[in-house]
Amino acid sequence: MTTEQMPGRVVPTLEAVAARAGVSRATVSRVVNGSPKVTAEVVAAVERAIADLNYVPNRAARSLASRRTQVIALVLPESTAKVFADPFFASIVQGVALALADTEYTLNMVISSETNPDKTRRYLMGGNVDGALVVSHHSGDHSYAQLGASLPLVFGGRPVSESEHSSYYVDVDNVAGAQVATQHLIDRGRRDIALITGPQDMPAGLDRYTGWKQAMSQAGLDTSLVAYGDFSPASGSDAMRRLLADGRRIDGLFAANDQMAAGAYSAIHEAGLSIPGDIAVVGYDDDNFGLMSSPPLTTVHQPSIGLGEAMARVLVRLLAGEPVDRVTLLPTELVVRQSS
Amino acid sequence: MTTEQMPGRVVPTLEAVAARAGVSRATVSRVVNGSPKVTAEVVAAVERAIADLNYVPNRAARSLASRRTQVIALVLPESTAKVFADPFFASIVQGVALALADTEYTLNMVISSETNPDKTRRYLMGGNVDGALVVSHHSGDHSYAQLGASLPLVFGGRPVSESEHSSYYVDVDNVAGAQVATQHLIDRGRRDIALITGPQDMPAGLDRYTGWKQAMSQAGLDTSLVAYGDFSPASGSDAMRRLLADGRRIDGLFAANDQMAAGAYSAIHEAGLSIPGDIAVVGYDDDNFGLMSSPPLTTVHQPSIGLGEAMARVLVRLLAGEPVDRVTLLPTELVVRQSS
DNA sequence: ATGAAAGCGCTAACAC
DNA sequence: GTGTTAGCGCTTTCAT
Repeated sequence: MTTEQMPGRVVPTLEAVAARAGVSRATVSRVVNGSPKVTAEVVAAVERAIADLNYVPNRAARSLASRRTQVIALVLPESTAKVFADPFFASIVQGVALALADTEYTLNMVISSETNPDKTRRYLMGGNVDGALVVSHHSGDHSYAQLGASLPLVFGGRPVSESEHSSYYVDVDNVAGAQVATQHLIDRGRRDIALITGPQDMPAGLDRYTGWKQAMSQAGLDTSLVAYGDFSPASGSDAMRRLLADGRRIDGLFAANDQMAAGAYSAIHEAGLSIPGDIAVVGYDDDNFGLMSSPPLTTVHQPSIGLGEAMARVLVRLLAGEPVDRVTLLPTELVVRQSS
Repeated sequence: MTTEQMPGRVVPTLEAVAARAGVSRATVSRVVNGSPKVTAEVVAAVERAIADLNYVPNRAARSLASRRTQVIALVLPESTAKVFADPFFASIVQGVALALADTEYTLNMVISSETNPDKTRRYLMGGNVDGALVVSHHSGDHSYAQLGASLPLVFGGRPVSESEHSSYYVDVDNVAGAQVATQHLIDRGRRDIALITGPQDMPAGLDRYTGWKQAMSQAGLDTSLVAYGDFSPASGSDAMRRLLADGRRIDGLFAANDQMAAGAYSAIHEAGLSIPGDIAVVGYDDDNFGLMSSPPLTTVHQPSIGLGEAMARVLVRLLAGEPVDRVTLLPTELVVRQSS
């Protein structure tokens, strides 16, 4: 069956409200927008009329006249969408949505296709949104940085290129998180602590490497036990196997994310070693992988919902013309379980 | 520091394009909207002008004039947002976003606060969106059903109340999925197959119960080994403990989702029983819980991204006035691993 | 403090 | 096939 289109306007216009309240449209507009210079009585009358008529302002008209859209875009690269399975991204989206729910802004999710990135760029620049949040895993995705000149932009995750240091971004303090994780292993008496890190073109990979190295150096420990993965479980087992194959002594492992830690688990067990008996393991992300593994994984918890919220809030403040720090770093928290 | 507001319009108007192409605004509009009755040459000229000027249509103006918003809302109840951790929801969002990326529609994520549901209702009815997708876990959330009369609506998940049978919905075929899962256990030679199901005010809980019962009945098996959970891991262990405490023989278990199956694992192991040796287990959802558990969980895979895509497509077709089935059921697939 | 009036950029009859 | 002409519903000077 087919659907008939909706009948004319279901909702009354501002004009109807004005008529009912016995004032001009301009006044109704003022009341709706909370202008201070309207008599209390008039405000009351207008508000009653609004309630009686069940009036809802038309966004399109408002936007056209005011040249503001009240729309904030959340841009996710398609590749990110594919790894949407990563609960981290899901939480960011959730955080953004939650933070925006309390504002006048509407959340517009945009999946920017890799095949046609210009489409997204043009959409963003076409005056269709007041600002955008860009979340990405890979450095390349900061190709949007240029847009920052003409459209308020807030990035999730530190830009890789320092030339982008002029942009606003919110990030979890990866260096500190990795530092604390590694220090925890050191405090537990481990000395030969290996690192499985992520791609070095990704800030998360880089920064966690840095944190590990800082902690190790400060403790006067060797920083050469390093293997690289791509944040996937499979790459974690591979990396661990390579580490073990080297034949060097290892009694601790810091994996730059839980998925790789989970992968490392298999390799460690394969080798007939125990966790944490032979090798104490700490991961990063606090996702399900770590929760469900046995032994449960000690890991670094990231405020992922908080990250989304913070991004949204920074942008909203930016749009309001309020002063905002270009960099917002969110603290992490070590969650100690049985693997260390 | 504060941010200066953007300078005037960065993007040219349709009028500028018209001038440059030497035609009227109406013609440019026709070209932009793909009207068939424009000479090929004129189309070419206009398109060149558009490209030269880097013109992007203004959504607000277009929407105001056409009385269409080109916006589709994706409504998530706040409680759902909290269980956003559930990868299933994340995937639905992803599917919707992907499906909509190919259309002219824009995705507007709305988190409807439970404390003020009218805000969402008013927003939806205020002519701000062309249609809405409503995804919910709980039956009560179909409180939006009434809106279906005035706004094209597509639900994710079967409505609980049959009085809502007039609405459009897309769902995974839970009954069939549970049936197949249970039949699999039967085929493996299990006879005393318990069920841990979800709340019976949720279609997923209800339908999976139904599927299990159907399979059991058809095989002439007893259908009284039932415990209820709330889809959380904790409720799964509790339910399993209750089941085992009953003292009745159990050699198979169908859990209505993987999280509860994971919970059941602990209870089974606690009791000193083995999986699948003593009890073969099948879950439902195919999420990380099942993947990472040991032994890896046999489960029912749901096309969650597909569900989101299907919802979006149904709505788009609805909006286009094309005929659409009120009910769209998506097939599931049994993923056999080592737990059965 | 309030009203009148001029658009915002586009679409949709209606003419030609 | 193309141009003309009204608006869409709201905000925003500018008067008063």
